[in-house]
Amino acid sequence: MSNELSLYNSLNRRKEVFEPLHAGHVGLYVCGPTVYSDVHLGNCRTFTSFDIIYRYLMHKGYKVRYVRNITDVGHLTDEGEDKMSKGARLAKLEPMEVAQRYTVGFHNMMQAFNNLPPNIEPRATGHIIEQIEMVQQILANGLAYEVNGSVYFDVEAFNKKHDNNYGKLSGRKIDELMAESRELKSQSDKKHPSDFAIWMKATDDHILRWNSPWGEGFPGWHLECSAMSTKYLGEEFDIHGGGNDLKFPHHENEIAQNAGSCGCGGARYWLHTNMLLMNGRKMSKSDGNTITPQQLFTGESPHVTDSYSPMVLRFFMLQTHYRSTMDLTDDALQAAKKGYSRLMEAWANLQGLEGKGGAQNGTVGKELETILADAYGEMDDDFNTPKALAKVFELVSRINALKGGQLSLNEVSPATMTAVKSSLKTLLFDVFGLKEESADAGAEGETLSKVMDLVLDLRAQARAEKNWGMSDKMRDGLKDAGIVVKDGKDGTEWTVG
RNA sequence: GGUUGGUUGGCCGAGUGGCUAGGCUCAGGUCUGCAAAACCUGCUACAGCGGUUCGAAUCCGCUACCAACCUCCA
Repeated sequence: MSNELSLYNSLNRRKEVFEPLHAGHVGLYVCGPTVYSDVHLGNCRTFTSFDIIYRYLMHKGYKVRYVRNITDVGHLTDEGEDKMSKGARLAKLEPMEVAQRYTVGFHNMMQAFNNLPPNIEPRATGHIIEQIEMVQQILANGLAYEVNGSVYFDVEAFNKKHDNNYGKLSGRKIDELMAESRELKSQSDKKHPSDFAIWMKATDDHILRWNSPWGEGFPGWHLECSAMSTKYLGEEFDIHGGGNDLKFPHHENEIAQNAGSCGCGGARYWLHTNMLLMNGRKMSKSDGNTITPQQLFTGESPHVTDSYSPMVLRFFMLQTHYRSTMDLTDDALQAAKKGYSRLMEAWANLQGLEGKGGAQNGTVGKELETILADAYGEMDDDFNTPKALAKVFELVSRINALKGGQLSLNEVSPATMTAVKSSLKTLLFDVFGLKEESADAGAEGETLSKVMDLVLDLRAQARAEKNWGMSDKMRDGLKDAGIVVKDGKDGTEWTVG
């Protein structure tokens, strides 16, 4: 397999070989959450997908600057009220208290999913000056106009100047948008329905407000990403990511703002993750078709019959490509739970294996090497985690067969076995970002472990005396306690769960 | 109505022209005191119709259905 990384660029709807702007470095911007309520599972999927992309880029040897913003101002509700303000009003809190509460919650959830923190996590409210400056630039370029203290981006003027580029990301035509666009009260000042606010005049009761050359107001809800990506990654940078639902209008407007302010390209590669569905429909905060991560962790929801840990969910996400929709069902989660545990057991089994072949590999050793190389190769093909994982499971069968004696360790050289351990470790834990979730960790686990040694020792005695009644009674009792006993060739093993 | 993408076996989910995806489930087998696990084998697939081709799940066309976006959303 080639070592070239190719990725699907939404801008051209094609896979392209990735070439960074500056050799060895990657600038990655991902649209982060709006922190006005608890993070939901769809966000988790998107940010986990980009976490794996981030991890893989680093694994490829790139020095990555990963920027993911926190939106704490600017998005309006249907009623025209700022979401942060509304959240604050309902909870009788300062907007910044609302933002803080849900930012902390968001971070905790990212940690639960074992997502690495970005290198920079800028807040929209911390970059008001940059946003005002961008508005000024766009005005100076004649691509925006001020009406009653608000500033609107002039899409028609932009299209004249920039080769009808508005809509190139989402395939939309401005004429069609005009025909279908619905008029909102707050947009009545616009010259064209496609125009969008880059600065909004604050009404008297609006809490979040800043001084600007156009009076008190707040930035438009697409501007933050343009301003902050430019500030931290430059006027042109490598990769911009986000959920599919942001493609239009958010990303389309971002592109227009970048081009409209500095005349430069912004991101060169646009990556979009697909939606998480439940019951075949988009999981969405606004229409209530949703299940919280917490509910999945505990199993307390009418939608599931069991609890699913963060790593089971991460494994579940790995089984679907980031560009495909993922339908959450209890059956699929059950399958993921079992698959994840099989994978982790094989990983544990591998630790006890030593290659016993000569320096020259036998067939099995060669297969192990090929399979792993293929797995990495799949990651080079637009981060194809499902295929990479499929390869890993081919490895799982080999590992278990080597352990069970169906395949011979004489066919594997010691060097190969060492390499396989190291390489699989990197793939599972550094790239996929999985981690072992042993229920028997810590001091309690140590106690349990000692107790189990004793219990299994007693049971081994009973078995040696062919006292099957006692032996089975112990096994059944342990099973009731949630401990599964497995009699193997080389003694008895046990697992929790 | 417009834009974008999708329709694969019992469930989930890869796959872009010929070669076993993979996970889970189910059936049979090996191993085991039995069981579990593990390993081996097997099962029902490519929405429909037409076309291109020596050959199509994979390319083209039409039809049907689904989803996302077009209004805040990852």
